[in-house]
Amino acid sequence: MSLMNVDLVPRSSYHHGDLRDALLQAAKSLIAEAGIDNLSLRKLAERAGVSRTAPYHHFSDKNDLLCAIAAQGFQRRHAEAVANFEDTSLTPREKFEQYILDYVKFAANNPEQYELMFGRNIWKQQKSTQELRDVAYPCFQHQVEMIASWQSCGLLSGDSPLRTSQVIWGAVHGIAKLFIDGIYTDVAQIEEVSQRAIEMFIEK
Amino acid sequence: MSLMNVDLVPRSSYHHGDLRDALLQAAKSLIAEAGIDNLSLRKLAERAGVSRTAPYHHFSDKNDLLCAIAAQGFQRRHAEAVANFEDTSLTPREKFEQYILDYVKFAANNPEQYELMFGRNIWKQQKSTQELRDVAYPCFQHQVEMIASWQSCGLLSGDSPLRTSQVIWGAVHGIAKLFIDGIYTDVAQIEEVSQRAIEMFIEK
DNA sequence: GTCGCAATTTTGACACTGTCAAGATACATT
DNA sequence: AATGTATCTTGACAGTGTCAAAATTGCGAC
Repeated sequence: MSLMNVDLVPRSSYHHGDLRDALLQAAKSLIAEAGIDNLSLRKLAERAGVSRTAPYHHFSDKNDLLCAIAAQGFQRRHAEAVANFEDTSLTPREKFEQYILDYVKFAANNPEQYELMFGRNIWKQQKSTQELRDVAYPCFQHQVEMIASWQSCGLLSGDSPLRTSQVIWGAVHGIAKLFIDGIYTDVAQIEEVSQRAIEMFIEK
Repeated sequence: MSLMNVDLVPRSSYHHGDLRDALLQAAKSLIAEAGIDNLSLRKLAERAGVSRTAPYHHFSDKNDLLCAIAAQGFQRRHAEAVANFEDTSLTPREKFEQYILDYVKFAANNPEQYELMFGRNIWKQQKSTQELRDVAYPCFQHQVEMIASWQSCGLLSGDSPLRTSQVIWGAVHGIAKLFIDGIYTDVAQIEEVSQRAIEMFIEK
C-alpha cells in the first residue's frame, strides 16, 4: 500500500507552517480514496509527513477533525444554495427545482463528506463542535426561509414552513442517502427520482 | 462497567448449545445499551461467557454478525407492513397513513437496528450477506406493490410505481434518519412531521 | 462400548487503532 | 541573548478484528 513517506510538500523546517490545513486537505483526499472508515489519524499523519501525535496540536480529537471537514461541507453547500436562491434570472419554480437537484447532486458528488455532515456519530451524542454548529444552523435556517417564500408564492402548499421544510428536507436527504449508501444501486436514476420528487411536492 | 463474567445462562458444558443465537441476543442488548460503535466482538464474547474467537465459528466476520441483526430487523418490519396492508378493516387511505407512521416509528423505536439495516458499511461496498439480501429485497418489492395499489385507487398520483415508491421511501427514510441521528432534535415532533408528509403525498 | 472424525472452543499472536505523558525542537517576544 | 510558548516527536498503553494452532467435546460408524 503505502510505499513510504509520500508527503506532498516535503517541509523544509521542523515546524510545518500550516499543518492544520494540510491535515484537512490530506484527510479529504484519503477519505475520497478509501472512505471514512478507512481513515486513521496515523495514516493521515504519515500522509502529511508528520508524526502520529502531531495532529493533536491542531485538533483535540479525531472527532474534532471530522467536524471540521463536515463544517467545510456545510459552508460549500450553503454558498451554493444561497447563490441559487438569489439568482434573479430564475423563476421561483425553477429555483425550487434547482434546489432539489443541486442538493441531491451535492450529496452524490461528495458522498463521504456528506456522510460526515450528517453522520450519527457527530450529532447524536452531542459530539458536534461549536464551529460545526455555527455553520450548520444557518444552513438549516435558510432552507426554512426558502420554503416559506415558495409557500407564499403558491408553489408549495401548507401554512407551516417549518413542518413542510422538515418533510422536504427529509425527502432529499433520504433519497440522497439511499443512493449514497448503495441501497438504490443505479446512480443513473438519481435525476429521475429527484424529478419525480419535485413533481410530487409542487402544488398542482 | 462490566464487573465480571455476566453470562446470562452459565453454560454447563464445553459446548454452548446455541451460541449463535445467544450471540445475536447479546449483541442486540449490547447495542441497545451503548450503540453500534461501542460493540466489539470481544465484549460480546465476554457477555456471552465465551472466549474472544468463539464467535468466528458462527459468523465469518463482524460484518456477518451485523448483517444477521439487520436481517432480523427487515423480517420484523416486513411482517409489520404486510399485516397492516392486509388488514381488511382499514381503508386504503388509512393503510397508507398507518404505513408511513409505522415506518417512522419502527425506526425511532429501534434506532440502532435501523442504522444497521441501512448502514452504508453493509450495502455500499458489497458487504451484504446473501441472507440479508434474501430478506431485504422482498421488503423493497412489497413497498412498490403497495404504492402501485394506492396509485390505482387514486390515493397517490403518477403512473410509475417504482419512481413514486423511491420518493416516498426516500422521504420516510430521510425523516427517520434526521430524527434518529439527532439532526432533528425534538423527537416529540416525529408524529407531526410524518403527518405533514402524509398530507403532502396524498392526492387532493 | 469405543474409536475416530468433525464441530466447537480456547490460547497465543499480530498488526492496527486512538490517545496520553514526557521530552525535544523551533519560533517569537522581550 | 534569554525565556516562554507553540509545535512536533518518541514511547507507551489499552483496545480492536482476526488468523493459526492447539485443546476439548459430541456424534456416528464399527
